[in-house]
Formats: sequence, C-alpha cells, structure tokens
Amino acid sequence: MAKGPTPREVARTENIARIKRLALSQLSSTSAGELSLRAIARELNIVSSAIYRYYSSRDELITALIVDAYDDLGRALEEAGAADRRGVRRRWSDTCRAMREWALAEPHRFALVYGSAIPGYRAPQDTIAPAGRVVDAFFGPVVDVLRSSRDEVGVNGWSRPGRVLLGQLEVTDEALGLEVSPTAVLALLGAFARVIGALTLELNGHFVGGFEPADALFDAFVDHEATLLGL
Amino acid sequence: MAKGPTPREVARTENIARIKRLALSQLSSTSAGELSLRAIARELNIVSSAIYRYYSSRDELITALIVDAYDDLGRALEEAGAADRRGVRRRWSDTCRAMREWALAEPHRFALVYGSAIPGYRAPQDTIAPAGRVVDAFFGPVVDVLRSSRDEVGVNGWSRPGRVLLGQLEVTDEALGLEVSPTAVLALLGAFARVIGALTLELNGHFVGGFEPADALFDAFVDHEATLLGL
DNA sequence: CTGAAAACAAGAGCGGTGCTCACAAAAGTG
DNA sequence: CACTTTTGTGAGCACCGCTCTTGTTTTCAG
Repeated sequence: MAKGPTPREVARTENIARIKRLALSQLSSTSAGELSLRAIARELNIVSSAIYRYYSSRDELITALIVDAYDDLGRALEEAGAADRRGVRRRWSDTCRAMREWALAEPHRFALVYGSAIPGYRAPQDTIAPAGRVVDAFFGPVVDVLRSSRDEVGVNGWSRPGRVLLGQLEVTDEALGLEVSPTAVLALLGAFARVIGALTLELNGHFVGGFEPADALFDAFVDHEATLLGL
Repeated sequence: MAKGPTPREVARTENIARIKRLALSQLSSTSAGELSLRAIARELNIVSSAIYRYYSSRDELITALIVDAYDDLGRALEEAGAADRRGVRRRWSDTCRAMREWALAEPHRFALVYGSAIPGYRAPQDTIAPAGRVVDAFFGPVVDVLRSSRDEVGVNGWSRPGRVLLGQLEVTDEALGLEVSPTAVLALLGAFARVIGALTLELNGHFVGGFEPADALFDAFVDHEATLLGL
C-alpha cells in the first residue's frame, strides 16, 4: 500500500521548490557567483541559517539549478526534434532554434550550463547525466540519417581523421551510442560547437552591433550545418 | 623639454601594475565575481580603503583586466598570423592554434572576455575597441584571399543570404573594413563561432571525457573551416 | 624656501555575505 | 505519553565592497 508522502515531506519539497524559484529569479538579475542564500531566506521569511537545512551550501543549490537547467533544455530539444512527418532537415533546424529560443528566454540559465565555469565551483557527478541528455536530444534528429548514409558524410570538407582523433571519435560514438561514422561524429561535434559558440557570442553581446536580432544569422549557421551533415 | 614622470607618477603606475598582477593571480584560482579588493590590498601591505585610490570600484578593475586580456590575445593572434612566407592556410591554422593556446594558458582570462557575462557587470565603452582588435587579428590572415576570390566562397554549403541577413552582413563588412563578399563574412563569422564554441566547451569540460587532450579535435575543426573558407 | 594644493594612506564604520553551532520548537513514532 | 527526528532560531566568526573623516606625504607655484 502506497502511503503517500507525509505532510512534512510535502512541506519540504514545497520549500525546496520555493527556494529554487527564488534562486532563479535572483539569478536573472545577478549571476551565479553572487547568488545570496541570505536573500533567499529573507524572502522566505526564514532565518538565514535555516536554509542550510535544505541545501548545505551555496554550491549545492547551484548544482541543483544546473541539473534542472539541463533537464529543462533537454526536454525542450526533445520536443522540438521529436520524430514526426517533418523532414530531417526541418527537425534539425527546429531543434537548433529551440535551443536558441531557450537560451534567449533564459540567458542566465544558459550561462549556468554553457557559460564559463563558476568561481571555485566543481561540477559534481550529478550534472553529467543531464548534460548528456542535452547532447542526445541535440543529435537525436539526425543520427538516423547519418547512420544510413555512412559514407556520404566526409565529403563536405572534412579531412580524414588521424589515428588519435579517430580513436577519440570512436570512443565518443560509443559513449553516446550514436553508431555513426567517425567523420559523422566529427561533423556533429562541429555543429554543436558552432551553435554553442554562436549563442555564447550573441548572449554576451559580441556580435559587433550589426546583428540585432541575430535570427537570420543563426538560421544561416543552422542551415549550413544541415548541408554539411548531408541532410 | 620632456619632463619625465614624477616619482609619484612612477609609484602610481607601479602600484597599478602590481594590483593588476595580484588580481590576475587571484583570478586564476577564483573567478571574476569573487575578486577581492581587500585581499589585494592585504597582499600589497596597504589598508583596504587605499586601493580605491587606484580603482574606484571592483568593476573598474575588472574592466581594466578585460581590456588587457583583449589586447594580449589580440597581440598573440597578430603575431601568429603575421604575413610571411607561410601559405594562407598555414597562417590561418596558426592563428586559430594561437587562440587555443592562449585560452588554455589563461583560461580565466579567456572566460573574462568570452565567458558568460559577469554578475551585474556591464561592459563599458572601453572594451569594444580591444575586442575589435581580436576579431581583426583573427580574420586578418584570410581576408586578402577572400577578397581576391570573391565568388568562390559561397560554394561550400552556404545558402544565398536573405535580404535581412544580407544587409547585416554588409554592415558588418563595413564596420570591420573587410571588403569581402557577404557570404565570406558569413563564413568568417561561422568559423569564429565554431572556434569560440569549441574552446568554450573544452575549457568548461563539456567534451564528454573522450577528448583529452582535444588538440586533434580542434585541429580538425580548424582544418575544416579552412576548407570552407576556400583556403 | 615656504606655504598652499593635491594626492595618498589610515582607520573606523555600514551593511552585506557564507557558514557554524548550541539551542528551542514542532512533527512524527513507539 | 515519552522519545526521536526534523526544522527553525539567534548569536557569532570571518570575510566582502565601499564610504567618510582624519592625518600624512608629495608636488608645485610664488
């Protein structure tokens, strides 16, 4: 018989949710390094030390926020790239656009996961699975195609990988369960790097004034990568 | 008659240099948001308030560090890409490698300029010129070639830019004084985005364990971009 | 050389931070 | 009801950025 959660457990999860919510709202105006537990406690009408019953340090809170952000972004990408009647190329660009939309909507959370590492913060084990989910979702829409056209990719400007790189690509292919050719892995990573780079530059205002909004530029990148991937 | 700097001026610039040096060393173990002026003053054997004679706020110090970082990186790229007997393709890859080497050698400074925006920090006017220097130096080795082969670029997978994008690309071409075709601007920005993205991912540990070191991966990206640029 | 002006340093202080610890109040359990 | 676990309290430590007043030192003009 499933005994439901005790009132105490309910209160606890409720409080945790509130803490996270307040942390996020605080994060939107400052940055991870300046997240103030005391301020959260204050808004929670709780004495400052009480918050340590929920998160034993600020880093722990930040880790929770990072995990949430990965999950959230991952889900958004999964939805955008879900298999359906659209062609692969369309699903690919939808996935990329979803990533940009998420990043523009929640720039501080994007910075949390793909921005520069936090102060002395070390990413614990907990974050690597959710991080993988994002990568999976990002590559998801295209791996099928890349699998069936094993030899075609590699034409689009990629040189034949050397021995070292080849090994690393195979390891990565294995780790991500892609089952595509090394060159395809390379092309996927290249696309990922460009998308992350473009978003990083845009969010931090590095696009020399000329690109506001950068919609068209981003779309051009995405379209180009689609071509390079042979979609 | 050039009256040399007064002793006081000498002491001042000397102190400023020391402050920056201490700030950098502090930055290598923490992050910009945690830079402590008090700690610097302490190591300088000076009372904490005295440091405000040199930088009137922490943000001002950070701005100075950012400007220095841009200049430093810019100089490194300029040296690596200087015109000489090497072919263009080689100068391009040397420039990209120089950027990576700089980033690996000074990850905190790279994060300062290309990482996620600092807390509540707003980049003041002073930083945009040095930032431009980096972009110039990065594009420098290849613009000549792109200029002389106006029509060739555009073949490598780039679709014809739409009207909006075309206008933005022309504005950017103008702003950077490139004088290359819109598609070439696009290709250059794409290369820049991928390089920044690759470095961001590498420095923040996003390369799924498999790429350590990521030398070969980075080189493959650079080589690929060279091909895409038609070098 | 002297005296005013400018630059610098000192020290106290304000309000804020993360985090710890001993203790009191609830909430759940036998 | 007594007992244990969990949650909240409040004081306190050592730090932070930054301001302000006071005193010292250096520069420079007369």
